[in-house]
Amino acid sequence: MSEGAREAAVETIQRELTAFARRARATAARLHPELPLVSYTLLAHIHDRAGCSATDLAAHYLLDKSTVSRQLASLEKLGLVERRPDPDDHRVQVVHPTEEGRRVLASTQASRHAAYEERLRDWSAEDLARFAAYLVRYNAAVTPGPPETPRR
Amino acid sequence: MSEGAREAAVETIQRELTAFARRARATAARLHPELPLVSYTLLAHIHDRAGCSATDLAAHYLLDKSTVSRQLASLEKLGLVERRPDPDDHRVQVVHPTEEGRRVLASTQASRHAAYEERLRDWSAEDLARFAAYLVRYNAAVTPGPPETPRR
DNA sequence: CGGTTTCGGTTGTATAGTACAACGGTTTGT
DNA sequence: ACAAACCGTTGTACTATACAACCGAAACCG
Repeated sequence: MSEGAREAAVETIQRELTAFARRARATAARLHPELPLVSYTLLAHIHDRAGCSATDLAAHYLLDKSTVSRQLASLEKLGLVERRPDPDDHRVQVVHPTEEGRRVLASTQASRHAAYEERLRDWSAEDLARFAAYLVRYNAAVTPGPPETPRR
Repeated sequence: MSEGAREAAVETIQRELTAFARRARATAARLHPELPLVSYTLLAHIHDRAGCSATDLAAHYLLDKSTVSRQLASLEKLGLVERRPDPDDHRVQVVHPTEEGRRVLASTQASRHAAYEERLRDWSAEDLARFAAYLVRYNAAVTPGPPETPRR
């Protein structure tokens, strides 16, 4: 394979990933109008980590703490998360999903999953596995790294 | 390969693409603070297609035409694109980059390309080609379809 | 033709998401 | 005990976005 081909592949990856990112918001809005993409991702992260601080979220998604603060206020208002002061450190608000939050998250994830299944219907299991592996490998190179709350 | 493996691959694809989309804005802001992601993608598409209409852009990026209209007004104000009425159809504004627009786009693309090269440095040419092909295939299933300006 | 419909685009209005800066309360380190 | 670092909120401003109402041009149809 020529050097030019390598260049071309990088160009294509850049173009396609950018196009995807650009459309993600609109796609998410169609998939689940009731839970915007941002709220969805934050809620999903909170759920995955079974309780975390606002600062964790800000670091993970490269957001300002004020943004996270407002997003959490909004999620709380919707009754999807609870914030409770950490008994060990009164500065920290430990956030975790409510029952309703878990329910909404599950339903949203189901509709997203169905949409992905639909789009990937014609793919062979082998192609899916390879594509997934490539994405994991790609994101691993970009993601801030492992620390992510040194769990005191 | 089991059915469960297929499921797992779809889950992974969904999770990784979502994470990517969620960080794309911040990443783009770091890569080229001077040209926001949205402007960048619109300008790149205008350049690739060597002149296109606002409606083309709206369809390609799933944006409302009003959004595109304002984005183009902003790009025009920055002197990066020109809009000229199509002589064959007075409703259409044909948009294309100015000399300055091409220059800025080239510089932005260079910095983005360098960042991508860096991240993909360890990949073999074969893996890059396969990953690129998967992304193209994936996006093709989502994109509104081939017409994309049926060129009258 | 002539009227209606469709189409491309702009503008008014409203909302979400975001950043930055200033601040208040809490903990930590010296 | 005082200063520094830290967590989070709030004030402010801006960008991106959608939806709806509209204008003018073209296409369609009877």
